[in-house]
This record gives sequence, structure tokens and C-alpha cells, in this order.
Amino acid sequence: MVEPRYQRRKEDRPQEISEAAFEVFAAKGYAASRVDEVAKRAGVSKGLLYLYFKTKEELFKAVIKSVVTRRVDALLLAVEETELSSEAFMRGPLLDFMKQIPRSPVAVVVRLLIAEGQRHPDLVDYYWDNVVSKGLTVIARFVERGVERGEFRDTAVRELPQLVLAPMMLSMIWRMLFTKHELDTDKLMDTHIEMILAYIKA
Amino acid sequence: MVEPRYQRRKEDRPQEISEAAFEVFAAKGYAASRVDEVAKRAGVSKGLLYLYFKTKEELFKAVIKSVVTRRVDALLLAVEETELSSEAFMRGPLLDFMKQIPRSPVAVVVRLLIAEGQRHPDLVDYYWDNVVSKGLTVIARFVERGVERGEFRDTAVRELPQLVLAPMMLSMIWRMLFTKHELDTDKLMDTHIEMILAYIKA
DNA sequence: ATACTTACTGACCCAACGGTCATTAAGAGA
DNA sequence: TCTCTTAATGACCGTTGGGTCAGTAAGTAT
Repeated sequence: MVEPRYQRRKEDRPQEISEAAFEVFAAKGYAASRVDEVAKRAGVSKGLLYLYFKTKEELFKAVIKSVVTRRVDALLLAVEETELSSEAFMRGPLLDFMKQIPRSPVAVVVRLLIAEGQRHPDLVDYYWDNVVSKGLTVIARFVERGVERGEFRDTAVRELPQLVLAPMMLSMIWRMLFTKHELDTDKLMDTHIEMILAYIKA
Repeated sequence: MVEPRYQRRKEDRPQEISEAAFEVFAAKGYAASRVDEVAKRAGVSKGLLYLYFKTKEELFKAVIKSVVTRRVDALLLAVEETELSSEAFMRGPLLDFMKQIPRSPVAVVVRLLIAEGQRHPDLVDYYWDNVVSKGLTVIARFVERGVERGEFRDTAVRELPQLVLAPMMLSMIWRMLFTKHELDTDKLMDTHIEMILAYIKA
């Protein structure tokens, strides 16, 4: 009985290669990653990789997009469908969301974008359209609804949803760089939400 | 009269090369920057560059350090020497500082660190020791002083100075990535300081 | 003037890497 | 079982770019 040298698995290859690429890019950044290494980690020859992805750059873009696309719309739905009060929603689902993101692959994507964004403006656009813009809109709409319901005062937070997310960004950066100096990012965000609520509550 | 082909300026070269390198690294990131281009921009041959810097990596480190070292201690002094009330200091010098940083070369350094930090842990350590750690200590001490004077309540902000700086971080990232979608970062920080003060004022 | 030191140049080296393609063999269909 | 399609391989190629070093000439000392 002869072990076959490889199997043909046309369906699974792109996904497998993309996942391997994510790991390598995450560890080394785009420029320092080697296509050979991606192929090796995917258990595939370099030639095959180039059968599914035209260039290294296209592979990079595909990776970013696949990570982003998978996990965006959960929160967006939650806001629209929740029956919680605005305050309870902020303390609950929104806060949880903010705590999760810095630990998720999204953080890696953000790092890659910061590093390579200047050279891949179309990627930044994509990320803007599919993540940032959506997220900000949702938060803005959520705050507006609070105002309409008389739960919140009409403050600058209404037009600056970034205020809500700022400590999430800081936590992401912190975890990327200063792992050895630990920071209680959960408490950071707890306190921040507390502070915002105290500021905007009617 | 013969124009000399070059001048010997042993004293100035390292500085000039380092400045050129900063520009190139800022524009392209470390990996995508070419030593030849740095040399060209510094008006110098590649060989000379290698006379002053052993490797590209050493050049990178020297650049980061020179940018950082130059502009750190101003704020630190200001806190110790100010005669303003804690609230006035936050609304004044501290707020100004936070508004300036995202527009300064420090922002570039942060981007380079985020991009390359994993591969240069000693650089991250250096940045931690000389910038982040100092900055946080100063803010923490400042808040503590406010508490001691009875101007501030004793809140979590005391042990989480990151709370104060979070919107500054977000503004830095924003300016790096989303230049085309403008954000009023000054207003962002104004509002944030407003919010913190409302939260911690006695 | 002359001899000497050394800052500076730029042609060169070679390993590494992105990308190609002739060849192989897995697996489906008849 | 034979044929045919095409997924997959891996040796190979051209270029790029970090790093070197023999040679040159700017400046200095005598």
C-alpha cells in the first residue's frame, strides 16, 4: 500500500493557506514574512499557493479581509434588537464587546494596518467601510436613541463616538507592545464606561 | 577653481544620516525602507553610512532613540513646578500636551514601534523606560496630588493614568490611518478632559 | 611642497526572496 | 483498466538589497 504523496483538496486550500498566512503575518508583519514559510505552514508547495493567490500582496489583502469579514455584524445587530435600557446596554453587551476586541484577531489586523496602511490605501478603505464606519455609526445611533428616550443628555459624545472606544484602542496597543507590563484593561474599560455614563446620564 | 567632490564633516554626519533615515522610515516603515535611499537623502554614499552605523537595524534603533530622547522631559518638569490648581493644569498644559503629541514625530515613532516592536523588544523596553513609564508616573502623581489637596475624589483614575491618555492614543492611530475621514481630535480631547474632571472633582 | 591620515566613494558580492513553469501524479469518468 | 483533466510539486530564474572593501582625495601636520 502506497501512501499518496498529497491529496487534491481544491475546496479547502485557499482557506488553509489564508489561515497559515494570518499566523505568519501576525508573527512577523507583512514585509518580513516569507511566502515559502506560509506555504510550509499550510503544508503545501509554494507553487500551489501561487495557484490560488496571484501575488503575496493579494494574499495579504485576502487574509485581512477574511479576518475582518467574519466577525463584525454581531454587535451591530445587538444594538438594533436589544430591549435593554441604554445604560444597561452600555454596561452589558457594549462593554463586553470592548473587552473582547483587544484579545481577538482584530487586534492583529489593526497592527498590520497600522504598519502597512500607507502602502495599501485600498485595504484601509476596506477596513473603514466594513468595520470602523459601521461601528461608529452604531454607537452614534445608540447614543442618539438614548437622548431621544430621555435617558441621556445631549452632549458631544453624540457626534464623537470615538470617545467611547478610546480605551479599547489604548488597550489594543498596550497588549501589542507592553505585554510584560500588565494593565488591567478590563478595569480600565469598566471605569471608562462608568465615567461616560456619569457624564451623559440625564 | 575646482569644486571639491565632498567635504569631510565627521561631526555632522551621524545626525544628518539619522534625520534622513527618520524621514524614510516614517514614509515607508522599516522593512520597506532602503539603505541606499537613506544615504541618497542624506547626500552621502552608502559606504559612509555603514561607517557610522554597523547595520540597518542599528540605524533604526538610533533613529528611534534620538527622536524620543529629544522631547520627553518638558511635561514632566511642568507638573512638578506648576502653581496652577490641579483642574487648571489639566485644562491647560496637560491638555495642550495631549493635543500636540499626535501631530508630532512621536506619533511616527509609535507607529514604527507598533509595526516592528515584536522584533525589537529592546527598543520597546527603551521606549517604555524613557517615555511611557515616565509619562504615566507623572500623571499618576499629578492625580494623587489633586487627591491630597482635596481637589479630586479618590477614584480608579489614580491607579489608571491610561484613562487620561486613551483619546490621545486613539487620535494618533486615527491620524495615521484615516486621514481622509477627518476627526476633530482637539474637541475629542477637550470633551474627554471635561468628562474626567466631572468624574473626579471633589 | 611633501608625506600622511582617514573620511568618503561606489563598484561589487552574494544570499534571499518573489514568482514561474515543466513535470508529476491524484482521482474522476467511461 | 485505461484515459484525461488538473491539483500539486519543486527546481529554477532574475532581481533586489544589505553589506564590503579597495581605492581616492580632502584636510592636516611638518
